[in-house]
Amino acid sequence: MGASQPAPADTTTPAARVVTRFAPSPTGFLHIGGARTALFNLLFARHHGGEFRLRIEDTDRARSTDAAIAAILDGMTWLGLDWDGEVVYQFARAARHAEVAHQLLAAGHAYRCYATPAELEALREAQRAAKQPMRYDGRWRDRTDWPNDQPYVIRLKAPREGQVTIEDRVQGPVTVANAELDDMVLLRSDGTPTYMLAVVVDDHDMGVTHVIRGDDHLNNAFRQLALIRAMGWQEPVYAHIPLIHGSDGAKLSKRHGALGVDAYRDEMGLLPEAVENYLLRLGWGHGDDEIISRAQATEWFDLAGVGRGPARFDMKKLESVNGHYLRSSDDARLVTLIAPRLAAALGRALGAADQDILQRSMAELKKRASNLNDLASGALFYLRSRPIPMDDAAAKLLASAGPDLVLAARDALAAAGDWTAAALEAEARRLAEARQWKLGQVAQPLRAAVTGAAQSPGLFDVLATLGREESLGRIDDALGTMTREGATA
RNA sequence: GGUCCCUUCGUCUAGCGGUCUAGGACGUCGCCCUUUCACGGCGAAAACACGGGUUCGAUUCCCGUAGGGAUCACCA
Repeated sequence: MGASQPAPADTTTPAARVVTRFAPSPTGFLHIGGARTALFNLLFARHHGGEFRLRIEDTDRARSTDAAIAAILDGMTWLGLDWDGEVVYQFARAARHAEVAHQLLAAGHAYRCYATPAELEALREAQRAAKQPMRYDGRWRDRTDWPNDQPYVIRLKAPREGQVTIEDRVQGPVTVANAELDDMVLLRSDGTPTYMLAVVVDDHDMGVTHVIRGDDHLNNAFRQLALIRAMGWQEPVYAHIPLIHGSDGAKLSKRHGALGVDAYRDEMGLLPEAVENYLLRLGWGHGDDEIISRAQATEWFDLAGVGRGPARFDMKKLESVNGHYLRSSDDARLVTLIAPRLAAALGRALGAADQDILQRSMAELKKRASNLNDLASGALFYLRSRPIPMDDAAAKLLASAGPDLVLAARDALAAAGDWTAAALEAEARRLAEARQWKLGQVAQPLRAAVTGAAQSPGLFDVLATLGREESLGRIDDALGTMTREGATA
């Protein structure tokens, strides 16, 4: 992975150009909440003609994996969350982070702390017992009697008096007393940077002007600001967006849909533009608009429209949005998308004839599905080889119709001059009228015989698409089964 | 527990002091279309958490209460 080393940006003048960033840690896949955060960052940057950067926060060596990095990049690509420039890998910048920590130390804005982990744990335990807030007490803040050969961490000497207010673009002004914040660790005893240090340094060096992230980071912003001010750097604009919750109102977990976006693609069969549209509307609104294209979103997106309360994830609505995009999607694209699913179900690769049938029936099929799985299973009957399997409802339909009716219907169809939907329907209607049947009485058993199910696209379209030979063959198969069973019964 | 944040139909949201008999979407229910299932069309039920203020007037502003959430590491 080629890590880039951006040059430190100008520290005094505010950047005229908007730069946003998405900074996931590669400890898992790109989940749905992260995807939304990335989308908001992208849209905001594009709206302002700025840059959208991607930074992988892989400083936690134990938990970061290459597989996770690949999954995140893959997910972002699938959703069209195209970032600008090189991906920045945080771990590769550790030396720069340490440099800043030592700069702070030299300037007196940070200090060495020799408190041991056990000592700190004891402190926390005492605070917990006394029901005091758990904070580092600053015991090494002003000491200079440093023991030799002892490991130490570098802590920020944060202001203890006064308060800090962040003018958050989503949450509004948020104020916290400095007494609430303790002196955070910047550099660990092994010399590696902490997340707090790394984020601030990287955001600065990358020229990030707007930090748009989940509001689980709102508290962190105050500590990061202290660091930024200690360095005398330009403060970014903050926008903390509410997290996405599960249908039960609790934080989104694996139970509810905090799956990788690859699951939405592969397992649920959703279209990327549908996921994007749904995510956009989750926590953001633009009047009564529901279906919003990327171009439109880029034009309309603003931070002011982001809601301040957490939104619940609703799979039903996502499916509905997906159904919309499915219906307006190009038929050839859909054929390509369901081909692997069909091949797996059929146990064979699809041929040109299969593709042709799918292409011709797609316009009708896609109206009956809200995801690619349903679209594929709805298309399967077209490609099955005789005799096709019959589901319970179809079998019941045929049984109650009886062989005489089916045979009469078969003969009526066979008599059609042209094997077209219109001609076939005319024959069926003529038969029904002659026998005083409703059209459904003829159509339903035929549907069962030809599709193996009680529901399908319009019967006469199906017959026309399947062709004369295949259609009559399937009806004969059903007839054969019926008479055989009738004989044994 | 400390700190911080949030609160309009079941859900996502519109609303930014009078336009609200609170609008749209998903879901639910009913009707229409119809050979089935869908799609599509029409319609219905469904919300301003509660209590105080401010104001001539609060869904909109302020304060409490309740409920929900986030965060308190040498993790990110």
